[in-house]
Amino acid sequence: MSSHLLNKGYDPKEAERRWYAYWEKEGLFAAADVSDKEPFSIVIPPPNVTGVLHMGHAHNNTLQDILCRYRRMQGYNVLWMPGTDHAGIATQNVVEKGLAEEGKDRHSLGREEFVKRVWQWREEYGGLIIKQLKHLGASCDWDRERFTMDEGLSKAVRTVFVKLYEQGLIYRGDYIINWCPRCHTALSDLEVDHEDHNGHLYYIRYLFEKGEHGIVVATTRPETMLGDTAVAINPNDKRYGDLNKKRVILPLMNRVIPVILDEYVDMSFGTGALKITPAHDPHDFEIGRQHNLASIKVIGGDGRMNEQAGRFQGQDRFECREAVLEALKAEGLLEKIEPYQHSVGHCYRCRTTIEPYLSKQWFVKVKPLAEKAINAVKTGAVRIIPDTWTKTYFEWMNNIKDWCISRQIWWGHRIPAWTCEECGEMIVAMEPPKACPSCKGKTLVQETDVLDTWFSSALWPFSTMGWPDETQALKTFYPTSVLVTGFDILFFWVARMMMMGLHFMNEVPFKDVYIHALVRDAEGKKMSKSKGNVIDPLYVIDEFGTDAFRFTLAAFAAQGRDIKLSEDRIEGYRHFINKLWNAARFSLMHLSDFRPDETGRDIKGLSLADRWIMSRLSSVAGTVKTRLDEYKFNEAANTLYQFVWHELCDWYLEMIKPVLYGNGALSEGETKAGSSRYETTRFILWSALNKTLRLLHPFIPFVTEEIWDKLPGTRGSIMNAEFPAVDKGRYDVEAEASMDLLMGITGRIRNIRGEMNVPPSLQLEAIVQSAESDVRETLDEHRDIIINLAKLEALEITLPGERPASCATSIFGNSTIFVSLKGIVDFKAEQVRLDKEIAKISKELDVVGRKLSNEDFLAKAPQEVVKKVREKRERLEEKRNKLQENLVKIKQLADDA
RNA sequence: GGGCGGGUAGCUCAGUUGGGAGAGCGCCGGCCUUACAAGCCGGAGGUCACAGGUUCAAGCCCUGUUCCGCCUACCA
Repeated sequence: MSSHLLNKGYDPKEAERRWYAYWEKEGLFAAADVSDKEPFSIVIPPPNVTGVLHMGHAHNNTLQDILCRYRRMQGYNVLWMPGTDHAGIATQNVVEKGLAEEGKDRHSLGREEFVKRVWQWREEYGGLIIKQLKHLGASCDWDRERFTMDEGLSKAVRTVFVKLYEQGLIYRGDYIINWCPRCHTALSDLEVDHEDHNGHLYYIRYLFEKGEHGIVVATTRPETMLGDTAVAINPNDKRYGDLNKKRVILPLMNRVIPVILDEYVDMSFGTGALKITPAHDPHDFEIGRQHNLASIKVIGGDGRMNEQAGRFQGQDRFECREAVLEALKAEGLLEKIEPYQHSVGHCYRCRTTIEPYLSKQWFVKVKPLAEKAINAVKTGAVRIIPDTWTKTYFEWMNNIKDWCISRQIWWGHRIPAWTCEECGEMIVAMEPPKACPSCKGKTLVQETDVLDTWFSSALWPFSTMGWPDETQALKTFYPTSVLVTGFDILFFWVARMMMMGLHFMNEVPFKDVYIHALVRDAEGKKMSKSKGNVIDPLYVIDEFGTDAFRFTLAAFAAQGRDIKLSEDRIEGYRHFINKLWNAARFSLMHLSDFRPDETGRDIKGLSLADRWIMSRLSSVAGTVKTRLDEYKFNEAANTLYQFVWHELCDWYLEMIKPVLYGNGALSEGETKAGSSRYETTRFILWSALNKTLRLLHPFIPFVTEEIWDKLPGTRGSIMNAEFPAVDKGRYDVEAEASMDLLMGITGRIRNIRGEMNVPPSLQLEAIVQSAESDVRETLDEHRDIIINLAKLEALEITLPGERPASCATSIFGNSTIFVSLKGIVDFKAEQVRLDKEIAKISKELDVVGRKLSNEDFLAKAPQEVVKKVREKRERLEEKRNKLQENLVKIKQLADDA
């Protein structure tokens, strides 16, 4: 077997390994900092360094890879910047878990040693997801791979922090933040997942300091009462009379606390009296501030009651809730308990219930930054696609709150702030200060907190390109062309990159944001380990091949609709890869000794099939380009699927078989080899396959490269080949119209065969009658095609005339088709078939008739439309009449028989 | 509470400015036709969630209803 021939089956595994290694070795993914070519750049949404490839990554990166390969083939200087994210809490959790197995914890190791361990872990396992992305075919410029904890990126982080601090956009202070008692750190508002919880509303009586009764408050969290410093009433609430200056005794603690008046209190909720715990509730904190109340923390950072909780000290907060309720009951102060549904915050990393917690943290003042980011979208400097997300974006940005950026963990960018032990001065600087600028003191203690991981990823589009240095990469590739990401990190990441990019680069970080949907399981449920419904991309790749997988993801990537994935669906697209492979295998059988450069110079006399496939290809190339430019990956993929399977394979390859096999279609006395017809056909076949491969490459890189490699006349990787542009010169309206006719007539004959159960081995005679001379001419000229594809013995083309005997009938356009069923005709079956057909037409005629008898329609609809409908009625009527005639004849024949 | 998306064939979904309801899979029937049975040929199957409205004309535009999903929110 020649090296040009393909094996019977395609072996994805072997080919994928081989070609990926080749691409890497040849440096085909490399971007040029300096180039004449137009730049196209994407920064990868950096996966967590702890991550393993899941469906979300696979989908996200497939789309990016399609864009990158597409642009590369269009001649752009493409940079796809890869890297990973240090994922502070997640990574720390992973390493801590490892330590726990050794019976150690990070505190026994100490900070420095612990961080060292994390780096070790990263060296060992951190590259995993990068390897997995390579299995996916990702064409990232791996030489530029970045990590958010790299020296360069760390410098960018420090620079940004210092500048924002100096600009007054970073501040430090005591506020209520979201605290995860398990991770032992503050979290931003975004990092809290709210879930509805079936809890209770507890009514507790606080007795007056003097006198009876007291006030009943309602709360969902009785344990926080231990830290209450007031009870608040709405000043307009007449029920409570004059409470001014009254005080109540806090039960269990026997602390006397004031009753205060505040309009915040909702009179209609509960009893209209609100207990105030400034240290454990954000609103209470606000009210406490306005009324100068003390804040008493009763829950510690570990989620246990502290020394302020009196006899409850040491209890877990939920344990304490029960204990408090018991104690209240014992004192007769628990008035009632009502079931109550409310939402409870959970840590997005470990699901632990969040504790609103008063502590000293660092914040970014985001309002001023957000304004610019809002504007960028308003002015169109950044396009969000699909547009429906724009509204969500504005909604969030307009209501944005300050961003808590400090985390009480060890793995991350340590905040570059130092406190002078001697005078208390705070120093924020790029490098550790030698001495206190205020008192010259030498004892400077660095802030122990690290920054939110998203703080560093917010800088990703420019930090990865070398900022704060003015690098050539930044000059060439910033702003990036497009960001491809899921909506789940629109706020976490996209919005913050916009703010930081605009603030520090004075330019948007990307021109387009393409927001893709989520990959779900076959039932539409979110894939999650706990549900056990995850499909592992690596398993899929192993089972079906990367190309089948990628094509599936692309084909289902309709904008704004989640992808429901199942193995069945991927298997379906594996069939497509197989189809392409076999079409190529067939083609190469006939092209092994073909020299396109020699033949290409003087091809002439294209056949109808040739003209048609080239016309279709040009049209397909146009559609694919348009759809990709609009990020309509599914439409691009489906266009190609349809073309390859149903045009290239079903019709074109079938039509040229006689030429390739030398079974006729040649002039009298001509032999196959060397005939111009044969060579021209081979050239067009070669050309069609060549173009098709290039159109498909961005979607299915491996199999296209493998076939490309075997295709004569190709040099080098298909990655460097040109993406086919629309070739207007190839548009051939006439050829397409002729083919529509031929395909239609063939279809009608096949339909008769199928309906009448005529086996393919039985060749039939057919007659087509048409009153139109150009139709007859076309059919006459290309009768071979119909004979071949409808498996006929002979085809006669005539003017309308006598109806031949013993025939089944069908209509296409103005043509009547008679298929001779001499000896096998089943009159009954034919009657049924015709009845069915006529019924269908009658139904359509009803609709059309109603329209045309409507005077308003005739008067008000555009003339064009009216004309169209009239023509349609004529066509349908003609068709029905003809079929009816035939039905009558068939009935006669049936009666005679 | 607010916002968004969706309801089209048995399943998963397309349907661009309103003007002839589509695909893939599945199903039924016929074929081992020399690229492919992971295939070829043919076929059946839909009151476009429901109710109104605008229009000569609505899957598409408007209003309401309903069901599903998601995001978001401080009523203790």
